[in-house]
Amino acid sequence: MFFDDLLDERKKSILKAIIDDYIDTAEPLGSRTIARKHGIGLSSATIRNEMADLEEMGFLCQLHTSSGRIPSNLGYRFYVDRLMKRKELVPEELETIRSMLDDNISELTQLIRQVSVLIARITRYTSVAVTPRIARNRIKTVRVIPIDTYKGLVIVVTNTGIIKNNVVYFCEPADPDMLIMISNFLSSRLPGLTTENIDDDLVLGIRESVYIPDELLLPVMQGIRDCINQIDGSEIYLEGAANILNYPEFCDIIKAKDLLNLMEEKSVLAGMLQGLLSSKGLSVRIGTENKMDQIENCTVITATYSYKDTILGTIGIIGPTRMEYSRVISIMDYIRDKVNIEIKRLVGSGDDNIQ
Amino acid sequence: MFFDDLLDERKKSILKAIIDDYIDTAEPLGSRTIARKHGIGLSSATIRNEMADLEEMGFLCQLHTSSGRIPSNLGYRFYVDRLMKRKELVPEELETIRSMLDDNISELTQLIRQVSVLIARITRYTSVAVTPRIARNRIKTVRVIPIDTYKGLVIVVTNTGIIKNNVVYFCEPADPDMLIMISNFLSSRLPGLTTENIDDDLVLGIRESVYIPDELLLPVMQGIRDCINQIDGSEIYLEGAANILNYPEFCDIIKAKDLLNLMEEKSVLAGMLQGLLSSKGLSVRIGTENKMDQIENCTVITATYSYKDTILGTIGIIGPTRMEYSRVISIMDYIRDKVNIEIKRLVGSGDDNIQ
DNA sequence: TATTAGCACTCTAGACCGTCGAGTGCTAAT
DNA sequence: ATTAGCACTCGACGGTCTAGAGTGCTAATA
Repeated sequence: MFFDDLLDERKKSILKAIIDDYIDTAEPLGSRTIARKHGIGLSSATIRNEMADLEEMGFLCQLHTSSGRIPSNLGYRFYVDRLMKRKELVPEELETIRSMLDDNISELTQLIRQVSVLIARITRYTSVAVTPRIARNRIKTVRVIPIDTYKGLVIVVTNTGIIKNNVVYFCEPADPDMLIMISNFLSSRLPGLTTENIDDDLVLGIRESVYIPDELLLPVMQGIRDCINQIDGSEIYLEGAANILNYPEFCDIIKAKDLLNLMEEKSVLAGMLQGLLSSKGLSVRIGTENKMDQIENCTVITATYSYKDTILGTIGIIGPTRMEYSRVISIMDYIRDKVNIEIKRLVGSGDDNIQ
Repeated sequence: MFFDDLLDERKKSILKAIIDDYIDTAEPLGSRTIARKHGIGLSSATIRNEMADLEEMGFLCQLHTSSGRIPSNLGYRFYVDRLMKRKELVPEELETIRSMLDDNISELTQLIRQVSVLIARITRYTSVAVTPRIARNRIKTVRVIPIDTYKGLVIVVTNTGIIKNNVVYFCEPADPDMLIMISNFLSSRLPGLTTENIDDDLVLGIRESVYIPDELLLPVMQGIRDCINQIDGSEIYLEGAANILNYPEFCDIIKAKDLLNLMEEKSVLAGMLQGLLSSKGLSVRIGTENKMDQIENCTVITATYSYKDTILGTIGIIGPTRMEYSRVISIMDYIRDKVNIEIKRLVGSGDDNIQ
């Protein structure tokens, strides 16, 4: 990479010292401070010259003449790609992760929600998690259960382990035996279908092959469709939104409000997580690398979780660009692995593949 | 009430003018401004004297000598109890309520979540909703559904219309027919029981009356118990937390953070809503009437929703003590009625009573 | 030739005024 | 009982000044 040629070792170590320190203190760094605090055997004047170079190359910037330097977005980018060393997780962090994931979690959405809480707590930034909007789910089980004369409960289980239910209303009294008949019929007919297959043609096909009164069949099929819409329409979990107020970059109430408002718009959040959905690795988007204006001073780190090469969703955090990259990236990586293992436990009991 | 004797008409109208204006502007009111803006035919000097009286009686206070007056908590209390006129809902508000509640909502928790969003949007404060922690729920339907060899799905429906499900794991392969047998047995045995009845004695009783292998029965009963815990353990919905930042009383980032942190502690919120659970009327707790320090500058207004005299839960809003009482109280009252009607539609199809 | 000491310069944050205006309480006149 | 008038208080606002941290440049140094 041309980056490597661009900066010699001395520049790199100065840049790293500045960014490390700035991430810690949120204060612009001056040459004298660097010479004093970080054991680089150089005078402040020399460092000053190097800093001028680094600024000219775009890695640093100044808030005003005669202020110290702070990292630019490009600086952070270089830091994340080249300079930063991953920080080992400390025992407390490992213990928190263990205790929060070893609960008896029995369902995918429950797991993701729990992970969202976990990430917010452990990183001290804001976490976002999204279950994916994919039409890859296949129906595994469908049941219809009588509740009372005019009501029934439709349940759909997918191969990805998502369970949804829906109450359906009948305009005529429903014969329980007939409902059980419907349930048995559907549970032999629908499994294996993708969610897209549940359409009007299917209803017509069913009508031809077996007699079910429309007053029952139509509400039930609508109920199934509603379940599926809930499954395909992804859900979003947000945790630790108030955490951003702990960082001085959001001490301005206007900025804080903008960001919090954004966070309450779940649809916008969803779009934000769509990013690169590579199945391996983390996506780190720094400042303006995020397309949205409202988060141009934020970094968004996302990881995908998946089962058998199918991406099931995304977990991520939002924080200031001045983020503890080395700590957070390690944590996200570690938790992503854990989540994938949990998913394997939840979804797969070695029976069917997910494609 | 002694209150009525305490303040003559003139004092009342001055107090009302001050509070109305302060709710609107958030600025302390001076005697001259009152004389000018509100058509009381008195000079500023007279009003000044009255204001001094009102302050001495505790209805007003001053931030410092020679500042205008602002209402005290007692002032707000008197305003809410005696002075305020309810504000009619405007057409836009009615339309918002109609459109957000006429969606095809099929389940109680879904309704409450939707109401929470609605209230936050329409009042522009923060809304909280809680489903109740009551052991009054009775089991209406129980089903066990095979998912695959080692997994089943337990479903519990209560007479209050709550539906929960839980995946259970078997350590031995489960015979689907046996599961159906269990399902049929439990669905004849459990309905009508309260959630407290599901205990070890019950399991022993079942064991005696029918043969079910422990490898199946125990996980299933545990699954039912987990469902019940989810039902009894109330869920909390919070919406519009960022709204508080729109009010100048929270322009101080520290105060805002305190409040937002509080709001993220769902258990604390739950306690906050427990207040008076009278089945009629609203509870309005102003400032220090709330027992918690963190919200001593907030007012919490709560309403309960219920079905056939059984309180099912609480909806509420949190905002500054300088709240638009007349508007918000009308809205809360109106929405509470609407919710109760919706609940009747959801829960009751005229089959069983809830006690 | 690369590094460093020294110096003049820049800019911000904070302390310290003085002024203005809104508001009060009191007194005397109506 | 009400009001006009007056002296007083206090915060908000704007200007000035200073201290301190940091810079860039130049000349001296290893």
